[in-house]
Amino acid sequence: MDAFFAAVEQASKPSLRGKPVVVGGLGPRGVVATASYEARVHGVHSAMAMAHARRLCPNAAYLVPRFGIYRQISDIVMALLAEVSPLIEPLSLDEAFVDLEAGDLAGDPRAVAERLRADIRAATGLTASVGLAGSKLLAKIASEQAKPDGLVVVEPGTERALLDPLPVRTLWGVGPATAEHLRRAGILTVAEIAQAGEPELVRLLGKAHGSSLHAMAAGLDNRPVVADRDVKSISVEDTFDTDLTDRARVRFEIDRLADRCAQRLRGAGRSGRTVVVKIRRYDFSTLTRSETLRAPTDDPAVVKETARRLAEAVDTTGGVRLLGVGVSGLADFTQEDLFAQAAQTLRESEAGAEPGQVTPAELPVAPPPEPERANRWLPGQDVEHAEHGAGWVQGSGVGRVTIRFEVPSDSGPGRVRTFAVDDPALSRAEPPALTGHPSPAGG
DNA sequence: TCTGGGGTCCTAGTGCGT
DNA sequence: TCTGACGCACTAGGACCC
Repeated sequence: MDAFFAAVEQASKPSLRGKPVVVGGLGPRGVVATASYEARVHGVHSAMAMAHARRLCPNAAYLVPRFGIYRQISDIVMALLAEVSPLIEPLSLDEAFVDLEAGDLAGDPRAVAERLRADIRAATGLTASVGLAGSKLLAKIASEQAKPDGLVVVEPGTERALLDPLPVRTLWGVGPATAEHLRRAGILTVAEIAQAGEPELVRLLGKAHGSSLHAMAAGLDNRPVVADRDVKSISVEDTFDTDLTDRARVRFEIDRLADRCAQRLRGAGRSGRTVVVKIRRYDFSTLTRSETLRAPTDDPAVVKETARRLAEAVDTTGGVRLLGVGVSGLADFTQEDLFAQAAQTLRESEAGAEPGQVTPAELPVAPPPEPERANRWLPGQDVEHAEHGAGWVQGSGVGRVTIRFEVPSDSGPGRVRTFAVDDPALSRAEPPALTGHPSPAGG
């Protein structure tokens, strides 16, 4: 899908069609998740700091992501892909590999792809781009070249001609660090990777990375399309608007994250053996600490206690900007966690408490003062007004919130009204359906 | 400019049992 | 009983992806 989050916002909000739209975290440490093509013209791109994006493109609409509706639309698109082939490998909400050979569709693959693009547009109002090739590597590169709203086919025999002149960063697995390694060795293009030879790449990058990169540069990629990839870990993390320096607050946040993580584990019907705590300090240095339990668990108390213990062993005196809690080593079942319980009993007796008695470490930590919530209403959020109907939050501040009343089916921008933030007639709402609406900006 | 959130994979070091 | 080799599990960090 082309500029997916931003395209959904433009399709949902007629007043934003053809205008620069940036979706991402709106806090002081937010980054851009997706920028519309109108915003990209100004140099705004994914993963850029929001503050930087605002300087480059001050007139764009800055919105929080609405994952609920993105997921709904993603489900519609994935269902259309499933009509083409039973073998689909989703990469994210807006991207998937489809193995056409696994399907029984008659006809030219190019025609299949064009029909699929038309079906996606009819069903969602959004544009999709397709890369058609004999391997995942080439299909991915072709789909990038096809954006926005296009189709690129890599004909057999033309693979090297396509790959050779491309910069090394085009290849899957080459990020800033690997690109810098290669640059120091005088390797800038895919052709130069192929020419360097496998032994040289293994020497530069290690065995696994060097070998796979050399094969890819030669156009050799026989990775299969794999449906239903198994999840290997579940984690949650939060970056704080200002660094945490108070240990009690750190503990409180670790508890909160451990709870969220355990809820997600349970929601997925999984349990795991290894609890991981991630701590990013004031200077952006990142530490992880992990502990492997004797049996898988999805018990919030066990995850919380382990995470707390791991976090407390780390020096956080300089300040903490991010905390995370994760569980890996996942199993499909939950065992009675007898070992953890036994360990808990032992700790209690060592602390001089009767088993079952609450220890100091278990005492509920008083929540620290809530950081001031700048907005009860977040830009982009869906709302319903008792009198004016459905709309979305355009902005808020100094006790006021500005709503634009429009729905996806409107042909032009809706009217704008401002209310008190606590106006009882105003409430949050579900996103209105998008289905079949003509797309705005071509992605 | 100053760097999110949720993941995967790889590598290297270490401890432990055989 | 000691020692080295080996394989495995675990831990931590880094790089990468969307």
